[in-house]
Amino acid sequence: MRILEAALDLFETQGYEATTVNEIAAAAGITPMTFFRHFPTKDAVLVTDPYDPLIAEAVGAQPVDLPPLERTRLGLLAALGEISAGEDATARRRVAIVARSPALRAAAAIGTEATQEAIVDRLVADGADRLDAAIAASACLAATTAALLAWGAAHADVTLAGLVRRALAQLAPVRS
Amino acid sequence: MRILEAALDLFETQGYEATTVNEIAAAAGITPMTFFRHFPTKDAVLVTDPYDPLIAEAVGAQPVDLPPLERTRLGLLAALGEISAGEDATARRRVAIVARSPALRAAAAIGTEATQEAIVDRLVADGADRLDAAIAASACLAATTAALLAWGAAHADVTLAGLVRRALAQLAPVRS
DNA sequence: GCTTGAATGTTAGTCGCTAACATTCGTGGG
DNA sequence: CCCACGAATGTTAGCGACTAACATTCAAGC
Repeated sequence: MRILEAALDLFETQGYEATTVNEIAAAAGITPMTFFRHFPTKDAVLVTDPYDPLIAEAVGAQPVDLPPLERTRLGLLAALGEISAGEDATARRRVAIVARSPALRAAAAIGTEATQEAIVDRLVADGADRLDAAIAASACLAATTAALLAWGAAHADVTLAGLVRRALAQLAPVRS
Repeated sequence: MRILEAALDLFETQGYEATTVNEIAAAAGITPMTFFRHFPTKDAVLVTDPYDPLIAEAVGAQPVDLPPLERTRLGLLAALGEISAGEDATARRRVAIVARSPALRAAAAIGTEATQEAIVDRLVADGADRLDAAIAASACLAATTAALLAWGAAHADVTLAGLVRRALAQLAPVRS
């Protein structure tokens, strides 16, 4: 946790790419080597995705006769309640930092690929075509990610759940 | 072009991360330094996006009273003709390599961010809300990217335009 | 008290990438 | 025809992320 605090502080003051893991290690009172024993990469301090199984399950719980995109969309909305509970203070700090760095957004994109894969596997297990499933999952996750990044840059009174609902509403089959 | 050929060959035989730019340079008969004078980064050999203005213009050409997602969707479909003309032989090789490497997919994701930004700017210029525009553009581009990656892994007789049409059809406002 | 295992440190190295400077070489003007 | 100029290439040195092999500390359990 000392590492995480030190890293967050440094990232916020001088930016992500401008701070080296040597600096982080020094600020945390450890060796650079020790940093990598706790985080496999520099970006792992900010990018973590513990929600994949939860989301995949929520998608699978939607009616099977719906098209993949609609199942994914409703599944994400259903999972939203439990996920946005994890909206602690540091979560927003982390998202804000990620939103500012292309390298970090790329790392996050790789992270959401895992989520996409979980969803796709679930959809395919219920008989969906793999490409159709990938299209549906990636579109929904992209919209959600856009909302997430906007949340990181938004004022404190804006809620993540609201933005995500707005994002997924745009993908609803019949729009006003 | 010697560099590009050498890189493509090495990437295909031993994989992207397993081949160093030293190897590429040696295979092309040059110095590592010279490699970076022609390509700013190692991934620049594979990831290039010259279509941004074309796409943004196509999106802008769609009826202004449609919602952002629909404008983007139709714009991408309209631009598809001219883009898939660039389906030369090496394009597919490149996409296939990108599809296999997480690091390259991440680099490509950053590339499509530029496209997304171009689309968003165009939509915002026509009065759309910035977040709504970002959601629409990222969802459409994610679906398109899914199709592109599938194309890279598909048989030779599968056409890119067909896959993209299928991808964007799933985002149509009223589905069967 | 001794041992075991986990956490940490040390050293050295690879790879992507950059900067400062030297070198070759083909082309056009004197 | 020669020289000067600029473009492309090479050389050296270095930074930063990351890894591997090995040594060290240190706390808990037998």
